[in-house]
Amino acid sequence: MSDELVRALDQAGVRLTGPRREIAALITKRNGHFTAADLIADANKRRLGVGRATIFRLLDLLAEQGLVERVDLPDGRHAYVPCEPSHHHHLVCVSCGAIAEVDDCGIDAVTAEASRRSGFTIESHRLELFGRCPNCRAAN
Amino acid sequence: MSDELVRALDQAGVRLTGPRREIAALITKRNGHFTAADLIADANKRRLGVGRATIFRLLDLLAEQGLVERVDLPDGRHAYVPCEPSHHHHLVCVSCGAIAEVDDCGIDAVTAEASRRSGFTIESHRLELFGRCPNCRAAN
DNA sequence: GGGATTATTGATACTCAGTATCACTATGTG
DNA sequence: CACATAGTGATACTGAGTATCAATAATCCC
Repeated sequence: MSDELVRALDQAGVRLTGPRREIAALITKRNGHFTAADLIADANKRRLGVGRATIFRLLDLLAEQGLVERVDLPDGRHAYVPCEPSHHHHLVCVSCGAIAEVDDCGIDAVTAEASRRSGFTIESHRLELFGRCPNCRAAN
Repeated sequence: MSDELVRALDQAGVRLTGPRREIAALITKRNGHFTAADLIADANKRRLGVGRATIFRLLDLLAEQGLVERVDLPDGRHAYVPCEPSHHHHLVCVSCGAIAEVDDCGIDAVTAEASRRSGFTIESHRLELFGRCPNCRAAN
């Protein structure tokens, strides 16, 4: 179960090293978003001997493959979320950090309209939604 | 003409100091987005004696007032764009850095749909559009 | 205007995320 | 199984942003 990520790395034609497996396991163990610092702390806590640089390198690699995405939290910090590689957007729970993925529910109409009004050609967009997940809402 | 920003600061009940006026002038002189580093470089070039910290402080202040907004460029860097304080989104030209503001052209429908599908309550969102402005498009 | 109060400033030092370097190690291909 | 080379960890570095604090300047009140 853990290693969808490992499988994907394998397919990407990179070496399946020990550190990569360990970090991938840490990522799958977290659910929701996390920061690079979180992973580094996890790794230290378990005394895996992996270096900071390796963690950043793996995050880059996963981001290239679209397996992880960077989001910018409302407070300005960067976080990463594991996700499916198709184009989509994230809904982040501001209370517990849970993530939901939503695909384009009509945003193309919005970009088309913006393009019409401004005269810009739109090449890409980024949409991040922040709110509360059902659990946190229930817990008041 | 320069000082819409200064007027707004005045209204916000903060002191209208020399450094603030100077930095505000630098901001209005640039059009489109800029980074904190850009402003710092501008200030040094003109030998205004303003310190780095003051520039960051003013950017914070302007951001609180909604007169400037932070955007995250596709390459991961942070930039600021001067803007109207109403809620809206930015269209950034990836070629020359020009900015257009667009108000909510139907995005509420998108957030409502995302909310319905995911069960999340949506509190805020961030939409950034990247593309090419008419000038850059014309210039090939 | 003139002085007291207090917000603001600039220098400096610091933190923290992320990157570069480089000698060493481990993977997987032949 | 050996070897070429991708990957690694330690370390040092960069660059954005923040904390601190004594010195300064904007406003308020007269």
